[in-house]
Amino acid sequence: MTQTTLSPGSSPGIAVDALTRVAVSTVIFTLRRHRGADRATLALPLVRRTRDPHEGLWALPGGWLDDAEEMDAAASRTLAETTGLAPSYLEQLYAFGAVDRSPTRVVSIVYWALLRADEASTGLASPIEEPRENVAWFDAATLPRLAFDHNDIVEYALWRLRNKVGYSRIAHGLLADEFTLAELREVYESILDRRLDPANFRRQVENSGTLIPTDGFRTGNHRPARLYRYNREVELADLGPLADRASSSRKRRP
Amino acid sequence: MTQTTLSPGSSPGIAVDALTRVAVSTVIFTLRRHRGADRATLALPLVRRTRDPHEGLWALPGGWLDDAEEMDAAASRTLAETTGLAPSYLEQLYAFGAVDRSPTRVVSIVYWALLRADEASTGLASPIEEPRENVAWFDAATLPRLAFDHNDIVEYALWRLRNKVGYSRIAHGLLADEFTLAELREVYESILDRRLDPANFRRQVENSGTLIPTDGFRTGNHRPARLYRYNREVELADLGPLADRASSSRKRRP
DNA sequence: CCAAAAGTGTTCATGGTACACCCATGG
DNA sequence: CCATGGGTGTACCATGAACACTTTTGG
Repeated sequence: MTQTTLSPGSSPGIAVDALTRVAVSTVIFTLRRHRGADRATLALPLVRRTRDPHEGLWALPGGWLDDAEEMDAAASRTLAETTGLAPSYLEQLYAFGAVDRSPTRVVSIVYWALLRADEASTGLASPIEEPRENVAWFDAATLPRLAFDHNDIVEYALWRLRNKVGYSRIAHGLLADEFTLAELREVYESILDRRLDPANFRRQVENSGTLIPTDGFRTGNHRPARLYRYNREVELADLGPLADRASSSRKRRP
Repeated sequence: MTQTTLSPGSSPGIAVDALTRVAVSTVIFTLRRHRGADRATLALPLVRRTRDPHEGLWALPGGWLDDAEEMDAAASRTLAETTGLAPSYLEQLYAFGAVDRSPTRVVSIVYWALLRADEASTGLASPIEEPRENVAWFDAATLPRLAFDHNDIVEYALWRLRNKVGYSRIAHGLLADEFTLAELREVYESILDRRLDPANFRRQVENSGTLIPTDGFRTGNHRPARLYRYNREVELADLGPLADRASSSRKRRP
């Protein structure tokens, strides 16, 4: 056995048995406030399957990877086609490829994404196009049984989100351009599912150097709260050596 | 455009344009001590390409994903076929799929692995089989130009390794069953590329609860050092909800 | 004026870092 | 006995948690 050369390259001639069905799916979170409730929750859009494997069950938005299509572009495209949404943050989550996760073998490159509060309404129930059939928002914490291994996938995406919110600034991916510290804190509290001390939270985030105070204030029921912007000179998330590729795809926005 | 159903499932009939060449590659690190040098370095095995795309260049060990083969099994298999090595730790790194990374489009599921010092000699230059042509060890810090985007991939694997060594116990994946604290510290110093205070390192790692002191001592030039074993009840790495799958595949060992 | 959220100050525990010091062995 | 690495003790500093307190608005 000395075929030491079948490496990652493509050698025309090996062909058939190396061909695999490759799909791209996206777990896309946004934040939903509930009047009355003391905590906002994470929600994600799902698509109801209308075909054979797991027909009728809800599944992550996604589709097949086109031949000459970048993978993150495929994630954006299939997400737009199925839900009309365009995320503010998109990152590869994991490649799921267990042979028994679908009747015939499918490798799914799964992305996870964040949708800013002001973007969440677009598409899905936009005033222009009528709300889509077979698409609906679900609370991330209380999902029904999903198609394929999609419950596991969402679980993993939630775990990744909770982890990453600790050491990077992705929380901003869920907020509009300007926000109060209370709103930012609400994001953290939702993701981590626990209360944070307002005083300590303020200092920590102020000292991180990622916030720029504006002149504006959010006026409401009580003392007005200063509005902040996100300092774009600091990277949103630490992607390591992959940052170039990822951020270039992130800059593309509708 | 209402094909909202082409999700991750496999719908026999869509077929051809969803088929993609899928390869599996592995970045596998081990530690090399150099007599004279004050620091050990990370090394990885590469395979020289003997075929068309990038013929003559060195590349990561890997191969095509078989139809009914789990992805991590494919990583183990192709690694064994090309280098004869069997890692003590294996984890998915990233899926690389840029359309221009190879003459024809290839999606590479890349794994990264750690080889214990006592395993590194096996296979590659084992006394049983003669040392393999077209396989060689390289210092991870000073690689030549590799085939495809493999330089980027190694860079990313190094970044992940450096990160992960901070919050998990993967460093043990580079050591034999029993080791001294100095040896463990050497691993950390090599990965992080900086000196660590022996006294503080001892306390930190002792308080982490991951080490079990044995009765043995490593006798050498100076005061004998106690040997420790790794506490297998603590997970080697925090993989989140994927831990089950990953650890079950990790338990398979030659 | 009062409730409630914005924002400030202070204290305490914890964990990392720096470094002085003693212990045990081979040569 | 001495150089060298194994191993212990301790002081210091940064960070985060807990919480008392002041400020500013709407009603």
